[in-house]
Formats: sequence, structure tokens, C-alpha cells
Amino acid sequence: MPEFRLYNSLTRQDEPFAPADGHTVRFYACGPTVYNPAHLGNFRTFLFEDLLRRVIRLRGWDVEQVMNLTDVDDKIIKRATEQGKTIREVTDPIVEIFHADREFLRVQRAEHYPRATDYIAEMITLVQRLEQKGVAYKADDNSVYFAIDKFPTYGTLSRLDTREIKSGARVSQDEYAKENAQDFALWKSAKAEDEACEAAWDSPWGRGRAGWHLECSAMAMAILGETIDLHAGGIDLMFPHHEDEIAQSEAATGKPFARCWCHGEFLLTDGTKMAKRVGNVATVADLRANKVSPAALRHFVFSTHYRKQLNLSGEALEASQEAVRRVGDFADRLERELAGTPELAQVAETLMVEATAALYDDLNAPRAMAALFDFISAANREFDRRGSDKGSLLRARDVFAQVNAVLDIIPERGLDDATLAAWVEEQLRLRADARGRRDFAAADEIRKAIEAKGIVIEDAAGATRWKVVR
RNA sequence: GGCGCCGUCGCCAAGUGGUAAGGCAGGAGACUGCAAAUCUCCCACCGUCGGUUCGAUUCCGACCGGCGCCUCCA
Repeated sequence: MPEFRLYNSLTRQDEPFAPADGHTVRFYACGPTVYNPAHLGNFRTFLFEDLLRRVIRLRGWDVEQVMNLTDVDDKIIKRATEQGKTIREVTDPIVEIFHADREFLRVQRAEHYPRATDYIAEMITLVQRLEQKGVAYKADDNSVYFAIDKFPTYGTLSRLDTREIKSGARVSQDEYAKENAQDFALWKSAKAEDEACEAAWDSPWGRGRAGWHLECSAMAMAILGETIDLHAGGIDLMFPHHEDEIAQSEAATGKPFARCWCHGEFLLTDGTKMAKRVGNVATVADLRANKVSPAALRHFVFSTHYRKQLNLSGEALEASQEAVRRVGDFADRLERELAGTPELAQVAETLMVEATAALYDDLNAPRAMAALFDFISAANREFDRRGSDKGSLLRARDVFAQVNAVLDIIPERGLDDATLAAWVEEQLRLRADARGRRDFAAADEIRKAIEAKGIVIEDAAGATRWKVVR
């Protein structure tokens, strides 16, 4: 079995990866802040994490994955205040949308989706541990901060020299309570609006709420343990979020927080980062409105390596839509065929070897997909030769299923509409009659009528097949 | 100012020190009544300029162009 390798942001190198216990990968992925439906940029990261999860399972390991839901932060409080709601009333519907979108894009369910507000006690305990270690201090504003100069290795992940953060960087001017501009909040004292929307809790430092960075450390350690195998997220989280997670966690436990860090690159639109502030976001709702299939989006995302920026365009999406159509047609054929040639088994082995080699090589999905398309061509060729080897067919099905269990890019079938189906079958009977009479004009008329309903027909040797294409 | 990434066929995109995967689009055939699907064949010398090397798209340097992080952020 080929070695499973991942690029570790911590060492900036490809490294062999295996779970510490040799069995279960303890995996933490930073999740969404639930004040707005996640956009496709967010989902690119979740798709990359889905790929990672599925490849880990292909490799034979179990996964215990945590994805947090940040359900208390400035933006949520702002929205709650504007709408006169509690933060829970703001976040609950968004959490539902997140899961619906997630399912739509076939992102597998993680084992845990902890909400930050359900782990306040763990966060308070963590802050207390940090106070005991002397790396946290309470400021005049009743907030608690982490003193980064008490944590000498601060900056290791992002390689940002704190002394160099100057000209281009904007440092918030209003947080004067901090001893050092780089210190970050562990616990924020409550303001009136926080109380109004139920975003404040009791603590040893008075009413307040946990800082954003703290939740990930607290929940990761509470659910997965003090040293986890894998921590993933978008590249933008590397600094300061992940840097701060490392500082908090390791200062408290004295142990490494995550053995391997993985960061996914951005999705761009029109050449710039997809972000609400830029106003170029696209969502799963847009995808649905434009009838882009989830399989096509997955193909599109996986056609570029996860550590490379990817530009979203209608053209690229259409190419993926078409590519995935081919995969779907082949999947149908694989089901339909009764046997293959002996060579088909060999072709399947090649796919298995090449796809796993690519996937285990730092999740090289583009290469795995190339292997898949090579396989589809070769297998089609073998089927055209009309063999009678049952075993090779079964092997081809098995390997195709294994690769697709990772990529999951077979487009969904058209909606089951019994009335429409009956109508199509009736039309096809009429058409068959017309063709039998060699009345091709009439046959073509019928085909046109069927195609007008978004259905394409294929005259095969025995019968005529049809499928919904839109 | 600091840190980092990228520039490969019309579009998307892998990859390697010894003359470039795959997808989409396109062209020519086969099959078909015609289509559709499928098959066959065709379709790039890797941003520019230097350097290292027997040999570089692949290493080094400079330059040009694009993007990101350093602030909430997937």
C-alpha cells in the first residue's frame, strides 16, 4: 500500500501521515460562523475537508471529525441586535441551511458539530488554566487576554515575525486595554447589547463571552483530546486564528496541539477572493437556481489541487457539468453491461493503483480524476469489444465504486416523475412504430417533442434509452 | 514594508532534469435512417531574460503579470 502523505503547514513539507493510535484519525475542521448561509468559498474548504475525510477512510482508517459551529460573535450579535432577536434565534435557521447545503454538495456528515455556546464551561476552564500558567491576564476592561510574549514560539505556524507586522497591517486602535497590540482576547467582557441578545455568561471575570479563537481549542480538546492528529481550515485562518489556537492549547497543556495542519486555498471569483465584503459571493442557492449539479461542483473543485487558488467561472462550471455527464453515462453502462473482456480487469487495476497513488500523494484529486477518465475510455473500449468475462465486470464495478466513494461525482438521476415517465414511454412506442414504417419524419417529430421536455434519447441495439438532462 | 502562492493547449488543469496527464471546446472519420451515446485519429514545446547542466517547462537569479495573508474571514 502506498504511503499516505500530506503537506503539513507547520513544517511546510510533505510528510507521511498516520493517526497516532494507528487506527482513528482525530480530525478538527474549522466550521462556519452561522450568521449567513455559507458561500461557495466556504464550501470549497469544506469540500477539501470532505475529500480528506474520504481519502482517510479509503486508506482504511476511521475518522472522528469535529466541525465547530461558531454561534456567537460580533456579527451575530450585531444581527441579533438589529432584528431584536436572541443570538440563538439568529443562528438556528442558519445552522439548518448549512446542513441542507452540506448535504446537497454531498459533504459527509462529521461525527460532531459542537456549537460554541454549548462549551462555555470548557472555555472558562481553559482560560483559568492559562491564568494559572501565567500567560493570561485580566485587563482594566474586565476582559482576559493572552500574552503572546509569554509564549516564545508564537508565530511558528504562520512564520510571521510579530515585530515585522507594521506598515500594511492595520492594528485595531480601540483595544487599548491590551498590554500588547498582538495579544488576543480569551474572554470578552459583556456589553449591554450582548446581554440583550443573550450573548453573555457568568465567569470568574464577570459577565462576558469567550473569544473566537478559544472555542476551537476548547472544543477540540474536549472532544478529541489534548493532541489531535489533524487540524484543517482555510488558508486565511492560519493567522491569527490557528496561531492563537496553538498558543492557547499548548500553553495550557504543554503538549503539541495538532500533529498536522492542513490549509486549503481560496476560491476566487473574477480573479479576487470570494468574500462578502467584495460582493462577489455565490451560494448553493445560486447553484440550484442555475441547475448546476452538485456532482459538477465537486468535479470543478477537485479539478484543482486544494492548495492552489481556483477561479469560479460559468465556463468552467459548464465544462464540469459536461465532464460529469460522461461519468454518469458510464456509470449507467457499468450497470447495464452483463460482462466484459478479460482485459477489463486489468484496466480496473490500473485505475485502482493510479487513483490511490494520486489521492495518497497529498490529495492529488486532479490526477485521480485523470486516472478515472482514462479508465472510462479504456473500459468503454473493452465493452465495445463484447467480452463474456463476468469477473472482470464485477472488478470494474468494484473499483469504480471505490474511486467514486471518494470523489462522488456521478450526477443525480432526473427526478422520478411517474407521469412524465409514462408519457415518455408512450411516445417512444409511437416513435418505434413510426421507425418501423420507416416514417422518419414522424419519428423525428416525436423525438423533438421529447427533447423539448429536457429528455435525451439514445437508440441502442435493442431498445431506446432515455434520460432527463435538465 | 514583511510573509507566501501562482503564470503550462481557445478555456479549466496535472506533472517531470532528458523533449508535456486529464476534462471542456474544436476538426476529421466509424457506427446510426438521422441523431444521441460510444470508438478511432488530429489539436501545446510549458510568462520574459539570464545562469547552472551534456541536457530545463522542471533548479537558481532578475524582471513582467496575477492572487493571498499580515484586520473579521473558508
